[in-house]
Amino acid sequence: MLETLNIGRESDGQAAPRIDRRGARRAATKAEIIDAAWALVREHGLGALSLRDLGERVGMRAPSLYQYFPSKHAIYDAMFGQGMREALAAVDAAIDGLDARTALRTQARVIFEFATSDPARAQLLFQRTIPGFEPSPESYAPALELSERLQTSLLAAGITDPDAMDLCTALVSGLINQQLANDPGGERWARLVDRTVDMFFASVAPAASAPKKRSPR
Amino acid sequence: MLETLNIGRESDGQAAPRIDRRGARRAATKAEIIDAAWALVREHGLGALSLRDLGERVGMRAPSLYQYFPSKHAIYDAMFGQGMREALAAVDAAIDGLDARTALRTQARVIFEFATSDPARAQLLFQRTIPGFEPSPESYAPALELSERLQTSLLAAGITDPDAMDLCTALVSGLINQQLANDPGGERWARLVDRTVDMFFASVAPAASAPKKRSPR
DNA sequence: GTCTATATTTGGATAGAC
DNA sequence: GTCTATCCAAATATAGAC
Repeated sequence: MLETLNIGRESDGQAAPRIDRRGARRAATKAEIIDAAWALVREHGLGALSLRDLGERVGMRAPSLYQYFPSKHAIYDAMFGQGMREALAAVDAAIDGLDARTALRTQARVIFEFATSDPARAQLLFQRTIPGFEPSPESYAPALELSERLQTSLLAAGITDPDAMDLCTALVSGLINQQLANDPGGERWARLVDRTVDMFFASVAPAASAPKKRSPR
Repeated sequence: MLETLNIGRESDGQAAPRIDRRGARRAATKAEIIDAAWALVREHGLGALSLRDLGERVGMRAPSLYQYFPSKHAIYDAMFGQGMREALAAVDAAIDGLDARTALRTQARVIFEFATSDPARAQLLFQRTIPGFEPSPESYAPALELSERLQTSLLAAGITDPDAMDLCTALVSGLINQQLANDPGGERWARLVDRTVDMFFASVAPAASAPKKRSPR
């Protein structure tokens, strides 16, 4: 499972290496380091990650980590990229084959669940809380793809309002925020996701939002 | 202006002192320190506040600050309390005399403007980003009062849905978040505040939300 | 490839002189 | 009430041995 993660991407921007065991081993170690980093930030908070602790967790000293990542920010960046790819994968897996409107609702649910199930991850991916850090273009790419999924679903649902997308992200982001800030691990805002989506549909595409009504045209 | 801030509150929980110039002077210095702290966090970020910088800003050495605040967290706490009191004051000043529905809309606008106009302050007041810090009950009190204002306005508007308040805070919080995270200083989500409030009214109290309609009962 | 040792910086906080 | 001096701790990062 480890070696499936980054095969072929192990180059840090250089030319792709041949298929050598050396590179595979190295990639596996990097993945192990990132996994340990996730465990630590879940345990002690995102900002509390230290190279000492991280090294200890993977059975090496802090300086040895520099063989795998050139800086602490590079570790955050790898975590960011992995997290965003996971979010994208979760959305893609969930909306496959659904009609446009159901796909939108599902995206809201999936992103909400994804974000609230791991506060530290949500903090890294969706807030700007680490002083000098901003994701590299490569790590940010899946975030852009995520936006595209939303835009695509909106269009497929016949929603052409240019503000619909901003409105939609604000709604989901607000539910996530309140849940994390005021009721972490609870259900207080989770219960309101579907209702909020209904509200969104009613506002942005009122014609098709009331299934009981008989005024299709 | 400085000495109007905290007169009578200078006791750190002890019995109230007589009206002495000593206490007034001390309170003024504390206020000056807090003002300088705000300037620093606006400049370098909330987490980048250091006692060295702060001391330099007010013309004293870092250790001297301990004559006024027992710890760095106590400084954050004073900032938190001041910020929340300001938010409450801004809301109270804005909704005075308004009808319930207009008061709700105004609260959303005012809080949005208050939060987005100072990102560092918003981070302190509305996110949990500083590792060990959480506000003292005294500093948190105005935040509770702010919630009461919202609840009062909702009831006055005839909105008895128990989820309305959570929904409302999520909406405003989402708009604020997206504005701060993706378009700081811009208007992209600011433009959507009124529309979002309309959407909220339509969802939570549909009867009175469409002024054109003629079905008051 | 991992280690020890260390450089460097930075920060919060305390002790005691003045 | 402010200062100097210092402590203590922690963190990132580098150099060079093995």
